[in-house]
Amino acid sequence: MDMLFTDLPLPGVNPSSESRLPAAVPPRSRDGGDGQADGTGPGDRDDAGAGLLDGLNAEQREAVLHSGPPLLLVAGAGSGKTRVLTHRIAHQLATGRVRAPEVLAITFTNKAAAEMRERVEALVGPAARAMWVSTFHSACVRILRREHDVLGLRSSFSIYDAADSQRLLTLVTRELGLDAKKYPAKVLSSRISALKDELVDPDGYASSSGASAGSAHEFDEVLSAVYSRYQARLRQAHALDFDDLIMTTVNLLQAFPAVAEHYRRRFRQILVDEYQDTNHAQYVLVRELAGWHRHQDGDGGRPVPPAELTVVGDADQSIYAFRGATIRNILEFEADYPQARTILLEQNYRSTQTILSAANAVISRNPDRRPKRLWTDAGAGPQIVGYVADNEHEEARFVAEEIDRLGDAEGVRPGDVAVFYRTNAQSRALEEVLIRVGLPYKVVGGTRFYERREIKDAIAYLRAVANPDDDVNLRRVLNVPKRGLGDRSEAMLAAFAERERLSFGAALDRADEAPGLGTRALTCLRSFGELMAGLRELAASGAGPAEVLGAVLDRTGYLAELRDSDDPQDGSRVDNLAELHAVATEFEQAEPDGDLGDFLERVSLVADSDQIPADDPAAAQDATPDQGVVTLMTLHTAKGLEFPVVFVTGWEDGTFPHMRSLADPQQLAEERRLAYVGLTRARRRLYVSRAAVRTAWGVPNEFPESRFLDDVPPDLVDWRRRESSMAVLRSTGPRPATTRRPAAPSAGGARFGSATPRPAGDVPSLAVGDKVTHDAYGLGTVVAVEGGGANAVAKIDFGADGTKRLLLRYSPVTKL
DNA sequence: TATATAATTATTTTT
DNA sequence: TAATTATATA
Repeated sequence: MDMLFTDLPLPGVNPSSESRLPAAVPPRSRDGGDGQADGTGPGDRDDAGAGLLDGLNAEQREAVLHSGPPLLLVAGAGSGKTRVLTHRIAHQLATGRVRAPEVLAITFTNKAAAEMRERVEALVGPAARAMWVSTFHSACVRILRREHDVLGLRSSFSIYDAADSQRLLTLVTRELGLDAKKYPAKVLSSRISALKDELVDPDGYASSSGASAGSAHEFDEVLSAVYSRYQARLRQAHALDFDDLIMTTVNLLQAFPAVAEHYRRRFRQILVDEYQDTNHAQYVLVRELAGWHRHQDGDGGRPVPPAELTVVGDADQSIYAFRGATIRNILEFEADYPQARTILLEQNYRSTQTILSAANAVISRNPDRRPKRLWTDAGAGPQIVGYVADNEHEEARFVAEEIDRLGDAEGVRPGDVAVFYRTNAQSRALEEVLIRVGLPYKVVGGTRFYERREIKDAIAYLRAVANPDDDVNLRRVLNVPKRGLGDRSEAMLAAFAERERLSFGAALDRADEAPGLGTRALTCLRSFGELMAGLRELAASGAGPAEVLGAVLDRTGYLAELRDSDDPQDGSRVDNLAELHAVATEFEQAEPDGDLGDFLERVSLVADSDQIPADDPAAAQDATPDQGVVTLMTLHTAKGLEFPVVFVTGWEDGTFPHMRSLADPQQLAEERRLAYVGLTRARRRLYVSRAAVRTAWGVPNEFPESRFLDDVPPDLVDWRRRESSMAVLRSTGPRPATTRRPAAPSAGGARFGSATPRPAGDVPSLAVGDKVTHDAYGLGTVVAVEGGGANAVAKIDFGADGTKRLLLRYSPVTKL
């Protein structure tokens, strides 16, 4: 988690892309390239972009050359989609059909955006920096910050993540006197999110839900009231939640024709990646920006001709329907845009035929699917390897041993390997084994950096500094660290704010007028108010984000409290805050003009996938080649990536497909697409494994084989182990079902292959607070000890490497 | 108001 | 199991 921003698109110098330039630029650019350097040259020679077609197949070429009506690119996994997109942009720039500032390319992740920008830049030079390449959300933030005054928003508006908005919803339900059990913030939040995805505002919902009747009626009524109030509170706090970013931008474009026209004039070439994952709001946003329907309707006035629109997607890789994405957008693209052209990319350049055949077999079982078959001329390649383990620890051991073996036998580097699973909780067993075996790894996602308490606290301070009306964040830090302002004081001030129609922050400044507050509380409130005012002054004086953050941590006493604490966890909190500070410093250097608001914007929009370790090709040529690390992530995060060696684990009915999807055919179809996504990530070697018994919530459960695995043609799979010990026992002789007996630890120990257990007497006896060293992690502090003797497990905090639970018998841990 | 202890509840997937 | 949250008590 060291370099959070290295993959983000930073305008300005980008040394790594420069260094790759010579190799990546095709020979043609010697004469044609200079003309486009500023992106304004006419460059209308027919051959200007000819080199950009080299090495493309017929369909890819067609897609690059297409011009005019909207283009739907149905791009199967590994079909060179990014290549086509980047070459298409480059070709249009090279032939002068469009200038760089007129390009808007929308991707799903910051990482994908950075990659696209870099690749276009490698093709056409620095002019590419003038393009807008970003995610839906950051594009919207950019527009909203530019147009904030038309909306009555302050430019430093806050962006609320899911946790923030649930916090606000809790406040709202409390204010409305609702039963929090009956109306959990989580449920309300997801319902409201779904409404916003459909562009239904509170008034719209009030009028439509009023008509409904029956048992759901009461809930709808409540939801409607909550939604209205929630939205009012957001507005008052100058805050937008994630879904608002899209919805508000759509509203902006629809309500202010002049603004819409400005962006329509600006963006002449719009490209949307991962179109199958767009929801209705995003669909409308694209339509508004491109201006196609306006054009057809005959808007009157002087209509801006519609922009060129290119959307790329693969219905088989739609895995975000649960979040409001509708395949409809891609399936009916042609209906929505009758002039549209569709091009299919079916040739795969990533995987072996064996891998593709397996993936095709699994996905072809989905109903209502447009037939599509990936093929390759890369040859069959090695068989898929299958493994049935007795439990998740055994499964993990198999994975680790196999990675180790591949390294010895074929020189596979850890960085070439990825392990996928359905849910984040599954990473645990894998991590334990990887630590023990000493393989370097990185878990992408899970408990995220920006969701850690100390980070959220620090950011909450910054947000409250940047936006004095941000109630949620101000109230979050009101008594953090403890300064004698409890629930009562908060409630009193909140009531006062409510009565005076003030934000909480404004009420704080007038705390003296608030009734019901004791002198003690009043003193504390005053000094808190002064603290915030001082911080705001600092920010206004032109101090950068890092300096403001430093002041926050200092002046609030937050850091001091953590340092004085005897809870060893607080030590790593200090480290995390130091890292946040480093991130802010890095930001200041990369963007000297960026203010606190810019920093917060950046920080609010980072995603898991932005933290995938970059495989640096430059490092591979060094004398000491970088071995990279094994990447662990969920199947969802894996989308869009590829690895030479892929392990897809947990093929059990109940794990994958997930328990909650088994009953619903639609959800099951989505799980199947997820399987398809997972399988098609592999370039050369693919492993599938399952555990007969998996422990969830501390309860071991037996799971049957995944139905998806059943669809893979048997001849493609080399089963290293076909049945669990349990199944063998059962088939040899019927006996009283002693199911769910977790494997005895002693038996498990013997099977843990390469790692040699220490004799019982050698297990170090540790106590909380002891300092230890670990062969792989270095220095650590014991946080907790469970069990004793041979089975003692210690929880050890290794600072930057995180806190690990280690079975001492197997861990290279030495007491200091 | 702050802390310790008990109780509960959660594991899909995320921009 | 473990992590968060409610409740009682100082």
